[in-house]
Amino acid sequence: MDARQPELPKQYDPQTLEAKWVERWAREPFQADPSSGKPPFTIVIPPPNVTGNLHLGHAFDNTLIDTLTRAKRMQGYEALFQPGMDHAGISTQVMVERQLASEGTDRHTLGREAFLDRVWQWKDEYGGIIERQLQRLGVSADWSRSRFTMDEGLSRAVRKQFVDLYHQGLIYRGERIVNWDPVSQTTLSDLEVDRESRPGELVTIAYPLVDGGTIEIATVRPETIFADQAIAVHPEDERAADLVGRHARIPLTDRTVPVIADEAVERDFGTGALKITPAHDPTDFEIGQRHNLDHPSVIDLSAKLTSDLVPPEFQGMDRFDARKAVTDALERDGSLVKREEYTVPLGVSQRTKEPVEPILSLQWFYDVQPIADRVTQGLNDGDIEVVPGRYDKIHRDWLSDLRPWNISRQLWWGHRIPAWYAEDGEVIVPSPEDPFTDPTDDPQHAGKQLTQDPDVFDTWFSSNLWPFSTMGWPDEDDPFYKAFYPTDVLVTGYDILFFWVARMEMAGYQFTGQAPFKQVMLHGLILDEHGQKMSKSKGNGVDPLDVIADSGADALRFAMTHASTGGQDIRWDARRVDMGRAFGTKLWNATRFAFMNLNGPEDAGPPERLADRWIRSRLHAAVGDVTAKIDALDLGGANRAAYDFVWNEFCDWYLEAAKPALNEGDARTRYVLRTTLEAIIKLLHPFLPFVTSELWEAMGHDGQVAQAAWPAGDESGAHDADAESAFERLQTAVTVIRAQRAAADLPPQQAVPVFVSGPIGSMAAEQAAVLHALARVNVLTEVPDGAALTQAVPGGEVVLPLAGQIDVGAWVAKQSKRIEDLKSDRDRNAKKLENPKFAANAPVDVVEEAKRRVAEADELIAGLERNLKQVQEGA
RNA sequence: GGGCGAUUAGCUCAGCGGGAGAGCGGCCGCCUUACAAGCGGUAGGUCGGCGGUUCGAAUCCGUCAUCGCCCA
Repeated sequence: MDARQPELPKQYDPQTLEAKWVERWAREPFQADPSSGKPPFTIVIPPPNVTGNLHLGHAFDNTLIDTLTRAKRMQGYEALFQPGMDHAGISTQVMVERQLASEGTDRHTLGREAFLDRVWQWKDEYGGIIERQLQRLGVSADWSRSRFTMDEGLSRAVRKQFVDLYHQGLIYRGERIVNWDPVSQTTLSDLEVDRESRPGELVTIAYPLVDGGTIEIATVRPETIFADQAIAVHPEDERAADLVGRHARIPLTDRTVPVIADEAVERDFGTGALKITPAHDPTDFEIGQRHNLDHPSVIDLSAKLTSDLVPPEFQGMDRFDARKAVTDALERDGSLVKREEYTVPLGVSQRTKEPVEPILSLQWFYDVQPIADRVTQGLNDGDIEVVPGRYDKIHRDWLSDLRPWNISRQLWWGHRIPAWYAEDGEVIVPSPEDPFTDPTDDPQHAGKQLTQDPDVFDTWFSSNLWPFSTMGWPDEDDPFYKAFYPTDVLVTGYDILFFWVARMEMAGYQFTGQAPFKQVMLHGLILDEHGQKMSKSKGNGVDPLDVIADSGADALRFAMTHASTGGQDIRWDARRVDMGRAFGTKLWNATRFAFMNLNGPEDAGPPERLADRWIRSRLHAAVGDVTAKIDALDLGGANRAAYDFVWNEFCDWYLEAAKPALNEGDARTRYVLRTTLEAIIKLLHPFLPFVTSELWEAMGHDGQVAQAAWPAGDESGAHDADAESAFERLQTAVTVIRAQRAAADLPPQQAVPVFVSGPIGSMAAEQAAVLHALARVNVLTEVPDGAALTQAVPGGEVVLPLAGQIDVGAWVAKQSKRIEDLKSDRDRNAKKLENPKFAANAPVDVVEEAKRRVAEADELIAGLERNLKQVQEGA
């Protein structure tokens, strides 16, 4: 750095300065070099939807990732923040279909190929807005490596995954009850269905028995009686023992069904007898399998009643209209025994909020349990650490009992399932040796009439490969795969632990033989100011881009990091943004002050002055603290530690205490000021990347602070116990003097004489200039003239000529309270020391500390009581 | 039904075995030549209730209460 005095605009203007760095980091992204020889540090972004807009959840997640990445980069790692997006099957398709609808057409009119062209067109035009928004947030991702789940390479990874698992028998096609979303017209996995309770009705229906009498069943879905195949009772239910084997007629129809016994029947529910509708309920389907029942369906894919089994008057009716109509008809018919209000458990599509219809359908399933067991094994071996640890058990529990994953979706946008069907029903999947050649191009299948499965995969069936598909896999020779996989930390919200984290772990072990990351850092959700989840439908979301426009990305990032603790949810509070902005201003102004004092030698030798020694020692502690907290993934703690040090110690005390030396032009102090400021700017860079970059550049450094070395232990000095304790005494004296000045209503400029007696007297004399700067006092070598006001402090007494200028009553009251507080503290410690068990059990330093505090309190109490007596006698 | 989390100053939250803290807000005083988005001073809390462990509990254990989340 040259010796010129750098300058800064007077005003901290985040908008202007951030715009400059946003542009620069987009133009020169932080590219990771697989051949640098440095130890790698990798984080992959949880890929946002290509349709997405930045919301606070993204902003929070990416801020944490970037903070970690920037710190590691500065600590000497080859840091890769791998960005990208996923194709968001349903949302994207819905969005484009909506666009088509507004043009008066639809995808079926367009045809599959033309529709997909439209989706790609849409993606090129509107997709990926979120990447620019992330750039505005200042994340140091390697934008040159951005990946998309529909990219060719990533699509090959998906295909290989399917082909391998199919040939291992872990993926198969089967007829099951699946979750059908009648709005988006596709099946959903169990995870994509939210369980809700809605008010409804439980109706009891009497089915006439063929040989006389009736059997009553209770149901919440009377509209499905037309698909009934049996009535089931529990085998041990005595009420129904004589009914089993008889036949009952379905009301409103002529059809009869048998009464059967099955253990799956809940005896306590309703009448203890259940109608069995195998095509419309998962449990009924299983019962049907056990009893060889047929499984006709009466509800179609649009959730309307359409079947010959349905009486004409109900045909074509929507399922909910039909529910009411059928109930009314049963009532007229006399079959309805009773109807009562009932809370109906309901599956609802997460995306469309439409009640899911269980339908019987031929789908592709992935039997994940064996692979989940491999993950559990890895967790037992300590391959992956989950932070915070309380999620570990939740994680394992989920992995221990998994149903097969329905991976097919009846959409066009996504990875098309690479399975073909011959006319005779033969299923043909490419061979594992050559997964990328279509069977239609394979001479082995020449002459067959092959049709490809029309469906695509669940989007998660591609994002589960993300940690390695983005690194080039299945090309295991890709330099990025070799250098940066497995990744280091996976940072994400706990809400997608099952959706994504667990599935990535399965895929990692299955295809790369190892865990895809070493640590999982789960963070909480950002809630609105009332503690409610933010959601589009509630309209209670805070737009991070609005916050950035108002206060800057640094302020937003600071607010979020500062507030983060473990996996705890964060209630949004705009005051934290103000705090971040104020901190940016503070740092800006402190730097501006330092800039007036920077022209000095490159190295002036070790610090000599007390304040200099003190701040070096405190910096050393702060660097250690912040570094340790980042290593422990406690970014909130690291942020708070850095904030406290910079504001409360560096700005509030050091800058003031250093002024006399700086005014004298002291080279060593200038050196301490400059190097301490540099360390602070580096320490804060991961938390406030923009303003620190600007300040670093303004200091005249060649490279960016993002590329500078993290403050090291020796660079920042070492612990200096003597300087710390001496400076603490000085601080106490200053605080006491300031309080007396305030009590005496002295204007800040007005200097007053002070005399400091006792052991700290010589320190005070030595630090006279510092005391003047901090407390506007002139240190005398003897008791000042005028009515003195004496107050004991640790290590001595301060004497100010203010007795005539203060409210004696208030002063006496305050000192008395101080004495009381000290006494109770003294007594508590003394009591501990009297207890032999304390001495026997407590650590030595705790015992020593208690002794010290008793001694100090004794001295102070005696001093303060003397001071008090003196004033009371004088008054 | 099972599990997890929260309950600390008026508000939003740190602290999680050895002296109750921060930001904002309140009150008093300051444009003191880095900073009024600031500075100095100051008030404000039986750390949800009860019981236990410990020399010592806001912190560990149990229990109850209230609020919230996840799973079935």
